Amino acid sequence: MFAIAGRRFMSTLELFGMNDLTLTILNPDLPRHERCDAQANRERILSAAAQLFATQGVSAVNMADISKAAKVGQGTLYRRFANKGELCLALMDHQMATFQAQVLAQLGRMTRDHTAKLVQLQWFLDALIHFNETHTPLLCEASQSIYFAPGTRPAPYIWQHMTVMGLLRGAVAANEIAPDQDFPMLADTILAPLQPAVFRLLRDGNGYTPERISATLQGLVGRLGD
Amino acid sequence: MFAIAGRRFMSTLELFGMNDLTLTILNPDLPRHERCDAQANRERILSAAAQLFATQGVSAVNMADISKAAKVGQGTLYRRFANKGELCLALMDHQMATFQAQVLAQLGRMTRDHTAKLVQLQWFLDALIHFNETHTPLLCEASQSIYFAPGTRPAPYIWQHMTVMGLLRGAVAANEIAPDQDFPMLADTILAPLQPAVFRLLRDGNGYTPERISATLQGLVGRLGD
DNA sequence: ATATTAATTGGACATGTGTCCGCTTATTGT
DNA sequence: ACAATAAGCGGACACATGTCCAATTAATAT
Repeated sequence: MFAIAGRRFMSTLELFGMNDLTLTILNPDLPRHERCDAQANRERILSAAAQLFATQGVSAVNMADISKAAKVGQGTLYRRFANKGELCLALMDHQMATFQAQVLAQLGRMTRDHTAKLVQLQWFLDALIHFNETHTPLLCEASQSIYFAPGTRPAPYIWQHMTVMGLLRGAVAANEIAPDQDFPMLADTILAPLQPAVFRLLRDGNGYTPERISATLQGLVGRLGD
Repeated sequence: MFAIAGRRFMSTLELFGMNDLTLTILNPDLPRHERCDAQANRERILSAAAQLFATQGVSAVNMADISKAAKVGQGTLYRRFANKGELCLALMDHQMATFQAQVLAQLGRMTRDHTAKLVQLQWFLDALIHFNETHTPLLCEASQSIYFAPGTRPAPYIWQHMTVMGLLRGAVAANEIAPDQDFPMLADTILAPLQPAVFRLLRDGNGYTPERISATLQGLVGRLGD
């Protein structure tokens, strides 16, 4: 378990014996006491946003609407969530944690069953595709509006990348794939079609089904093992 | 040669004997007479924008600045270019046409020299990466602000996709790769890391060099041929 | 309890995007 | 040359995002 920018992440690295890696990324002073009115406001904001998003769609709702519905000033809203994207990420926080827990559990199970690492990777990608499918609007909003300084990456993406990297390294260790490859870059390449905006383009622009996307990606991964 | 939304594209399909395909996509009434004052304004807008972008960077310039520099009203500016993205695409129009011509010529040469289709594809991807590298700011702005209705895709992307598809089908015809694959989806997957926003993430977020991106992508393509 | 302090609040404000519409001007037909 | 007319023009306006800061209020120390 580690934290990036205030969000919790399960570490899949435990599975790969890399637990020693220092993962102290940002935000060392997280649990600084939050004033209770502030906390109440945060919760009102989140539930108001969830409500509005559900009834009118993410893109049709603006920050002013949310602040009005939550009965706080705009300044208060922006103090908590620098933009709509951060708000969306916060709304998904719980579901992301759940998803990560499930992934961790399933990969653990597969490892105990001696399932090949590449197969685990294929399963992970499929799971990720379905997660994307469910949360496309929120994910797109988040990836659009959050600014990333050079050298920085979106918090959820770091976890995905680490997981893919871990599975690839596991595959090397199990002699499933050749070791002389650029694994960080390879992981990013594999994940590229699952970037929210690209995924939406594939789905809505091209009309591909999640199954079709999954099949092609799994085919590519399968080819990694000669 | 065909046109999408007013921009010209060289057809690489000629190389693959698919010239019969009907490519009448949109805009049948393109060369509708443009009033000469309108044309003069369009040119002033484009050169003013190019000037401002060059000196201050794409993201630092806004539409009001451009309209002021071009000495036209904002209404006029928006009449020609619905948003900054379209303006950026228009600015790249010439260079894209040049790039496409070069690609077409080189692929033709390689085909005459009996270069393997997969090698041609690798060359194409490398060329595309360098084109992206050169035009990242304009491409990102364009891909961000242009709205795409479901079933629609960005104009430059269609050409890229067609080219990759053509080369893949060529590779099938030459027995370089297996025929039982989902080629449209595969082409999109290969191109995913080159989507402007993803490419920028790879470059700036992760610090990968264009060469590194190219190498990994070429490695993947190489694996397509067993 | 009360004073002190520091976080929090909320609306006014600054900026950017994109639309609207009355006025102007180039083009076309006579 | 001269209407007639359709296209083009441009600034005011509507709306969204995000910032700022004076006033308020919760937490802490006395």
